[in-house]
Amino acid sequence: MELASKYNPADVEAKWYQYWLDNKLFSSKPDGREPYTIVIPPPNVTGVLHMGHVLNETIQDILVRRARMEGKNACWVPGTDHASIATEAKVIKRLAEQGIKKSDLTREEFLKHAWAWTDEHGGIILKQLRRLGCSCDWDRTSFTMDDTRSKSVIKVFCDLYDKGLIYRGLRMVNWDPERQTALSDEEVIYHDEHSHLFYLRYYVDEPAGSTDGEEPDAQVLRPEDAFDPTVKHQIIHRDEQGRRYAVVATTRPETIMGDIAVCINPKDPKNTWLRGKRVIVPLVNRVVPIIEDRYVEIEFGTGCLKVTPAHDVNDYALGQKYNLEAIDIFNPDATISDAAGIYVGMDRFDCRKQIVEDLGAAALLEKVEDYDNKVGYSERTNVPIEPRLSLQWFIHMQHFADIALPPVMNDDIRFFPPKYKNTYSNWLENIKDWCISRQLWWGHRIPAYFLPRQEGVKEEDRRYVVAETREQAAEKARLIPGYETLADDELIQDEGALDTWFSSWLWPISLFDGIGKPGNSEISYYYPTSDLVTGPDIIFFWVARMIMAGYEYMGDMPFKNVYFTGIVRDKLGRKMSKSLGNSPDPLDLIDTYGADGVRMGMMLSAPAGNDILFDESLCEQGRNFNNKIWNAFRLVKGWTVDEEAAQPEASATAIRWFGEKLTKTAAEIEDHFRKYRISDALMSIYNLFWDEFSAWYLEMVKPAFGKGIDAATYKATLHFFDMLLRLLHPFMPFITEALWQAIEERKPGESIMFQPVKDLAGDYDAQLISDFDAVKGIIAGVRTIRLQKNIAQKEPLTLEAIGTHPAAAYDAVIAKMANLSSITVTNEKSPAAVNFMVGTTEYTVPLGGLMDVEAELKKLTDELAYTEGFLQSVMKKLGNANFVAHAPEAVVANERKKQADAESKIASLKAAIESLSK
RNA sequence: GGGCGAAUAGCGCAGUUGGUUCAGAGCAUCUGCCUUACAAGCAGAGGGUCGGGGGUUCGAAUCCCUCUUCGCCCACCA
Repeated sequence: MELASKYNPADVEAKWYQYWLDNKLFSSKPDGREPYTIVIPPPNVTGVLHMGHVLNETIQDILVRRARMEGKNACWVPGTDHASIATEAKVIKRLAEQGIKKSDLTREEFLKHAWAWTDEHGGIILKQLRRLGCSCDWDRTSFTMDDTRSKSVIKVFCDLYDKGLIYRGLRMVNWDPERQTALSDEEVIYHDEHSHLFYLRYYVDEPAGSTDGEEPDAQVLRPEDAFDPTVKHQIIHRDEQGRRYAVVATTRPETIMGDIAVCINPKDPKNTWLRGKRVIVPLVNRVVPIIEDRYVEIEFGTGCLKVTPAHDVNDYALGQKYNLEAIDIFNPDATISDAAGIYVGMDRFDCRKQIVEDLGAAALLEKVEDYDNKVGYSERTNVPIEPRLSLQWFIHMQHFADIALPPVMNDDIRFFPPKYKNTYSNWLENIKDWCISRQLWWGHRIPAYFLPRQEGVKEEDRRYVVAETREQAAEKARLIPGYETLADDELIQDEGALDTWFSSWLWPISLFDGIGKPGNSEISYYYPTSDLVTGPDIIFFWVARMIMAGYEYMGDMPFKNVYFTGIVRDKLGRKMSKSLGNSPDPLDLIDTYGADGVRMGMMLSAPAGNDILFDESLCEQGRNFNNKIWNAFRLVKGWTVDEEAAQPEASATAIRWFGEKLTKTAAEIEDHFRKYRISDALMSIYNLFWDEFSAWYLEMVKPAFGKGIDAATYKATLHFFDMLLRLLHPFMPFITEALWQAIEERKPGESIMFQPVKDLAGDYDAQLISDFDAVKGIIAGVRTIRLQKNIAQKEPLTLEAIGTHPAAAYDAVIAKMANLSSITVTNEKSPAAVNFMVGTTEYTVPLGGLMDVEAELKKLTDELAYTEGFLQSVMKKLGNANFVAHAPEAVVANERKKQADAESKIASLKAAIESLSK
């Protein structure tokens, strides 16, 4: 292979991904091995890769590749999601550009366009995943609206309906006026908003000058009390003509056309005089009753609440309780409806402006206050949602909460990080029914079929049957008295589609057709899946519901572990978004840094559950690491083997040491993986390769310039390289495959992907490793002296150990690395020598004329002062009788050792100072 | 309003049941090097009262209380 001094990822990545594909190395079939399964969180079918995907898919690929190398039958199933609202919106937008309105099309025509769009854009994101190196079993690629998945959805709907877990009802739902569909509670995002609280005048329907209901003691309204919610006496508003009125505070004056009552709290002293009265809705001039309910907060606004049952969840509840009419003043697109009587056809926000103006002009607006409140927005279209009374399909969720809560709380299913268990339980313990119907065409059409000929029946009372097909529905319908002769096509299918998540929650089952063919060999083998990797933002949308469906349909968990990733932010901590323009295109990054570099950049600072502040310099670091690996390989492959050469002692020692170090680090990495500490695992291997292997090991065994390397050392080095590549492979699949293939001739179809890593970890010689730390200390000591004294590495030095030299066994390595002509143990140290300590052993390097006595003395004196201080603190501890009495023996013994070490160090420092001072 | 989490070096983080070098690694910074694998590099160095205060203990980054500041999730005060 070519040996450019810089690694060029583009060459390598395309070549080896194709190799993996050609040899079907990602494919998985059930066999005798332990399965390891991940189902991809399906991205939107028409979406494109963003940084969040890069993080998420990289983690999954790392886990899958690691499992594969651990000998498991790894299966990563890819697929896409039809994303009904988002996709339908995009299709509508494109149609609009062509001058076509959705309302001009039939359902069939619209779906044709939608499928065309899907075929055109679908799968782009899956292609992009290949650039990233994802080892998905592409033959299994699925789509939430493909045949198998669609049938599963319909079958489950019918089954849940038959079980009584799905119902149809008229409820207050979240309405998206832009897309004109209902949404689930989870699809509403609340934003703080600066708005206004409008105080409106509702005249009492009575003659001017009336006084009934007024208490004798509190007849006079003091102006300063007019809007004080805390006063404990009546507040009576009267205009110049002596007419009394109530004041109602609202943030939504445009809904007064739907007002059907005004509510006060029976315990509110301010408003007792309003009891039993009727008031006139401003501008509308409808006379509505005053009702009383404890729900009203006495201290909010004036304590008077306008009741608009059609447009507020709480008002709806009040309406139900007091049997009030609901006047829906909005059209589905949130313009004012005919029912409002005034402002008909106007947009809701334009109407608000206009009505405030008109109220002011009519002297019906008392005052306006600034007010911060929360407004719900549609997650998909980002327009304010409108609470709206409508007929929808719901799932009874209590049943599902009951089966899904325990396995997470008792860790049958483990969450990483575990703090999300709280979030999970909190939601399940306050579960609300799930609105699953959407007024959309792109999605799974609800398999409910209405009977014809139901004139005079209210919409919510229409009779219907639920069945998987029209034919089956008709059969059911014909059993109903009066419909025995019904033809199939007389049934009218519900126009709505199902919430996208109603298909997603079946994903881990439906991918293996566990709904359609329960107990088939695939579902039996791959289910439950192993790990789920996803963001915490869809813990309710998806994770919780998959757990529910898993237990309902498989009687078992859908996955064993859930790894929650953080949110990818920019380095200023802002969420990445198109509108901010702070989100780099992952493909550009891959072009610049290589897929391996980007993967590593992503993983370098991504501990589970923590948001990651993405910075391109991390990819640069990743690329640099790739380059390091590349160049280490160039070095090793550049050596020529000298069959005659004997193995130098330094090399033999280095090989023994690095073998132990490798074993130890492999064990650490295994532990990190077991705890899903993936960035820690990466950091371990990073240090092992860069510091231990490249900076230490390779320097130790490197032959002298122009010389060959002995065969034994060369073989050992290649072996180490192979093992390192294996450990690196899950993180950086491309470069590791390329280099592994280049280490020696491989058989066709062979790949690093399947090389075992299990045996790498094991017992290791801790003593040897810690001995080597001392060796490194000695070498670093000499290097420091060279740097300080400006002595070139080429110039040999001598080293003296004072008294003892515990690392003597490694002299060959020390001499080579530090370029020493001799290492001796002496009691009489040379004059004019520079001193350093490694542990408790003192070393000196005689420098003769190069010696700067002044500087050396200062260094020694400083160190002596520090050591004496340290000794003092140790003695203080040991002098404490309580410490000696209570602390464990080992701890006390350690303090005594510190004492002895410090004392001996002080002695040798003093001696050194004395000899220098002569 | 309720709940959860966080605060450790310039930055983003690790620190497992309080006690071996526990005050850490990475990046950044500084110094010296184009040494024949790599300047996308090599060798070295500096840098933190572990958010403030109090407590428990022989001993606290670690446990308890409190305050401050941030973040996230949930919730029907219009």
